[in-house]
Amino acid sequence: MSLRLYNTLTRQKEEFVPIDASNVRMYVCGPTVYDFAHIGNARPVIVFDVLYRLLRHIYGEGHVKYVRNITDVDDKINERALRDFPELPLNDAIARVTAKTADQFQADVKALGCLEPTVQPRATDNIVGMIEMISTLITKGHAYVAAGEVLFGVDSMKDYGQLSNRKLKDQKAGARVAVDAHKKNPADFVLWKLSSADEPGWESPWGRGRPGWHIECSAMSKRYLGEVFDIHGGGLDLIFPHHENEIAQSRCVHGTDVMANVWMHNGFLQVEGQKMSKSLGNFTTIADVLKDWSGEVARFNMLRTHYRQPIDWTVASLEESKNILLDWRDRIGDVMTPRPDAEVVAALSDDLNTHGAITRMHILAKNGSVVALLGSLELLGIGLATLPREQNVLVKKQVEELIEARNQARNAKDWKRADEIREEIASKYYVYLSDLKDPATGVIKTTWEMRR
RNA sequence: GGCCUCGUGGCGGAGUGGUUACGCAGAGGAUUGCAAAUCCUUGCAUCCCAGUUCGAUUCUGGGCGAGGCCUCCA
Repeated sequence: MSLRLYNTLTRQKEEFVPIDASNVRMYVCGPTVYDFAHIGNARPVIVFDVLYRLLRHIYGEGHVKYVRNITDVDDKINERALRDFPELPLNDAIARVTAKTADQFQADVKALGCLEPTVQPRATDNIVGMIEMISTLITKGHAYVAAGEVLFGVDSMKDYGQLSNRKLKDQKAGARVAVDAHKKNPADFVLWKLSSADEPGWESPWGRGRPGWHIECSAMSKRYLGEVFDIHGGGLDLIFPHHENEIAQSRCVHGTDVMANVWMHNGFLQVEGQKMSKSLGNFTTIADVLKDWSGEVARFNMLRTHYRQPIDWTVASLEESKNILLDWRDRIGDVMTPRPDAEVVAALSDDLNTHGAITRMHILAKNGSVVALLGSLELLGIGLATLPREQNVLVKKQVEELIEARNQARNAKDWKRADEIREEIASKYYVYLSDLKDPATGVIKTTWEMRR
């Protein structure tokens, strides 16, 4: 069976052929840790986690290397540090911001059912590698020093723009590129910039400074995955300029034709039909979502839409996702040896068609193929463990006492009293009841479940 | 201005050159003290115009429309 992936570089689905099937290598751009991750940030994390799981399924668990970086040097981090911890020295304040944000991120994505990547390098641990790369770029004539910055000269690369299919002269037509007198070409971008005494900085041949955004990923992917690797992923918005510039840096340093063979980009997310923004007040963090919904529901909800499509994140769809999972859980019961369904694997192998996989899983559920259904859920990284099931002992005892009281009232045909108790249970414990008649004996049994 | 996606039922959302999945919601029924849940049945769609074809929702071209990127951004 073959794996086919849509490659942004060629704008088409292609058969995936790893460079080394015993060491499949993937790099995904991770968070810049200046603020809590929002639900849009969760999308690539979940999508590429599914791909990671699929690759492990196909090539073997020990034969896939997944690197997701943490960007912990950035001017936005500095701003946030000054705002939140004005009393601390800047470096300490920065450490606070990045530690707090990175910890929250790890907790968030774990709750969303994501496996830990093989390596999660931090930019600040890789400054030396970046400086080496920048030196090489200068030596090879791809970069120059001007006005306290080291800049990559895009004119030094004949096919700059291959990923975004962008011609440099087209962009000038938009007249939106800031004109900086010190740049040879307005599209030239920063590799290194000098820091003032109160900004974070590292010693370098060009003075004490800090790296530009793009060079981090070039340095970290080289260190852990080599000069050319299999898959590079991230959000759609990273195609330009971030990935374009990563490609320029890495290829020019290494003298290679490509940086990664396959470039994959997930689509954006909207909230209730609107673009997510702080001004609209619909800026939803992962932690906000996890307050109201289990990680499984959130993850499943994300995977119901194909990763390249825009997704509309709504309460209605979360509700639907929850209902589907609860239904499946009830059908599954206890299965000891789950195995993924072959058609589900086939759907995922077609450019990560998670929606097709879920469609197939509906059929499995209907047919009672619980072994395949549970196995498929596991392949998608969706456990059913934290969905509401048994409640704590005290609540359980109280609810069951009330149910007993209600059933006594019902036996006495005191419907008013019975309905009052049902109301009480619903409002107090947030529980709904089902009266089910046993078809064999005709005895009515009352079951209950938490509502969420 | 340039680049890139996408237009399928009330909603979400697949696939296919030849009766248009699936889910939710809706309708009807079974069941129920009434509900809920469950089960069964069921109605509803391929943006427009050309072209290719015996036949297009699917392929090609044009149009109209929506969204994204071109500046930090998943």
